[in-house]
Amino acid sequence: MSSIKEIAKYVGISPASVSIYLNDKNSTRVGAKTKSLIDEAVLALNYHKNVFASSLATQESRIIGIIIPTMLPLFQNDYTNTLLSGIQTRLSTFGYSMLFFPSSAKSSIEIVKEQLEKSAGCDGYILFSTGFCTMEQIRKNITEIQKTGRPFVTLNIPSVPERIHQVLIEGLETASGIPFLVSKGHRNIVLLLGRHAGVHARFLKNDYKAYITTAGIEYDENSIIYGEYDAVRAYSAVKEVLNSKPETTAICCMSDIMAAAAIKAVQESGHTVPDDISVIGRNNSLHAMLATPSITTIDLNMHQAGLSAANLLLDAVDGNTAPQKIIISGTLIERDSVAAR
Amino acid sequence: MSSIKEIAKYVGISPASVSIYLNDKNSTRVGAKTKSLIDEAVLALNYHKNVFASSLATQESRIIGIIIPTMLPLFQNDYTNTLLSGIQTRLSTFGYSMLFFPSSAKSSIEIVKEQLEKSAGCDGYILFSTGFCTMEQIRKNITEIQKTGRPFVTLNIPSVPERIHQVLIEGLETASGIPFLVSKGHRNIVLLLGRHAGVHARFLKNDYKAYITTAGIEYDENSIIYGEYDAVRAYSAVKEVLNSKPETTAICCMSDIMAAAAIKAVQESGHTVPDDISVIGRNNSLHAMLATPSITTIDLNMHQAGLSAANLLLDAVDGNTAPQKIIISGTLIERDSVAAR
DNA sequence: AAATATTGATTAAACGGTTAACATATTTTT
DNA sequence: AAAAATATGTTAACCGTTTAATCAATATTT
Repeated sequence: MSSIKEIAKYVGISPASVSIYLNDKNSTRVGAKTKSLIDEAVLALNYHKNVFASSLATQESRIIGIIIPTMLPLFQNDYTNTLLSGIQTRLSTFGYSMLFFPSSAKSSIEIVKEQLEKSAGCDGYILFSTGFCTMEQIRKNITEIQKTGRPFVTLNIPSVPERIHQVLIEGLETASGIPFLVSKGHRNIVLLLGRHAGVHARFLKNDYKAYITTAGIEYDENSIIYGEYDAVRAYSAVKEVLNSKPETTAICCMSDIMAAAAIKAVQESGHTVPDDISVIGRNNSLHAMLATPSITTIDLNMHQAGLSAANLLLDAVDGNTAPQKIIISGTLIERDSVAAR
Repeated sequence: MSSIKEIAKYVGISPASVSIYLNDKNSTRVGAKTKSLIDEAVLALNYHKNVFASSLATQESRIIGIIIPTMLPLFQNDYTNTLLSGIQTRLSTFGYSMLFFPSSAKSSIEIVKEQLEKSAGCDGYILFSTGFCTMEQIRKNITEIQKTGRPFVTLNIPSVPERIHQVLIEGLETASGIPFLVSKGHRNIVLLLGRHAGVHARFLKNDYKAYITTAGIEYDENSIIYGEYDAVRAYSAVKEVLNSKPETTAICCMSDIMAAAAIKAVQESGHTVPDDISVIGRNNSLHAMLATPSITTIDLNMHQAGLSAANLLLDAVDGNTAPQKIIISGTLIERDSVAAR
């Protein structure tokens, strides 16, 4: 791999001139003849700029670090992928690269620390939440990332106290399928959550309770079941609850995948969706569209959230320091998996 | 952000000692007392190593560049995500980061060029194929990447002539659902392809033709339809073919998403799957498992392919230069969407 | 013809971290 | 007690690129 020095030697000029030309092809500080000689040399010597050296010199890398404090494999989760897709779309149009870090750690804070260890030099960060963390862990993560002194945006981390750039997906803390099902006349509604622990789970449980009780329905702890955002586990959880609570008329699922699994479970228990049991999903993923019957779901607008996060960060990188909080709200997509009672 | 120099000044020693200790906590070249002083300073000054400076000095970045020559948004495609997940899993356990580059270009070669422009300094690359490219474009891409002089692995790029590291997903060039359907007694089989153009499409069409004719079935060009790997388009393509070729008894789909869409189309045309029409998918994604009926599909083992690609590259980065070709083969997953005739 | 601009280059010092080579003090060995 | 080994540091060059500060030659203005 050739360097600027070699180009300079090849052409017979100083490295400075090469750098100047390469960074601004219209520069008046390099003569026309020299310019074409440099072009020639670049081709002849296969020159590619070393971004790291360049970043070091300019103190700007045009690289954004993506911090996802999870030990699960990446790119396997519908939510995360949609978010990432939005982020990438926006970053890409502004010429920014995305860097994903490795981590061998087992706890959320450790992961963030490890990832930041390898990251100083990025122009900014996007910090993902993961359903696993406790509020305290999240707060520690944020302090950790603040220490870098670089701009960052938290994505989908509820009730961050500090005044920082953040994008919130309103629907994530909200079991908004519940009031919809209530409005359709349902009174025996099972809530199919993802994780047991973590901030999101707590929010959702509270939310469910509030909705249920204001509707004058008795709250039953056993109406909350868990599917770990996994099709197989959701399937068996639903099968179980169908036995233990046969009065159930609706299932409110925290992901479309779990909703699709729920439908399978309902059907294979000899009932039909939506006539016997209604099912509502979340995320408006392809799964919701393709299921039979197609699934009524809540579009969290995660792609938009990703775009907004990238926008916010890019602003912050440009020096706009006033902390902003962007709230993305969900929209109900009515399809065929919910019937009125 | 503090530097090694500041740490050194804080402790009252030379930057070299700090660097030596930070890179090897057990180094005998730094005294125990000094070690703890450095630790203290690191915390006090919020030191984070600048990877770029470090990469520059060591000529090793522990960053792998991921080159995906597509203008579509990333992280939206089942295949690509599974592959990426495999790659990330392996790279992460060996402490490597993944870098995704932006691109504004419109052609595959331009994209690769642009991305490499921003990438020199990576320890290696993984070059994805995308169904869009022609063989010539692919070859140009490879020359382009070879010019960097860094190790690289091509992923899922069929018949690469050069002797380079490569991982091939056998099933991708093969319409292996066809012989299976034939063996089940089907003779009027529609092939639902993704893209019209590109290498893969050509391979698949040939493959289909070969299977069909050796089975003694007359080849009909109209039996090949296109769904662009998109649920909506696949749905309408299937609806159409059900009209134009009512004798159809089976549909061989090149993705599970298209298979799920096909099932919808079949059902909404008043037929049942698999009794009237059999459907086979590809990729063994969640869609195949969750559809009703669940979809018989071909698992391409893409995750394994990702792992292998990462392995290969890591070997190459370590100086193992003998080019290897790894072939990942598919496995049939029988479920409920195919019936015998 | 002197003063002023313009053009096309160069020099040298960063950026932050690494590392081979060298230096000094302290222990251990003989 | 001298020689050898060990422990603990330091110096200084280098990685590849950028950029403020200069400089020299040529062109333009007055």
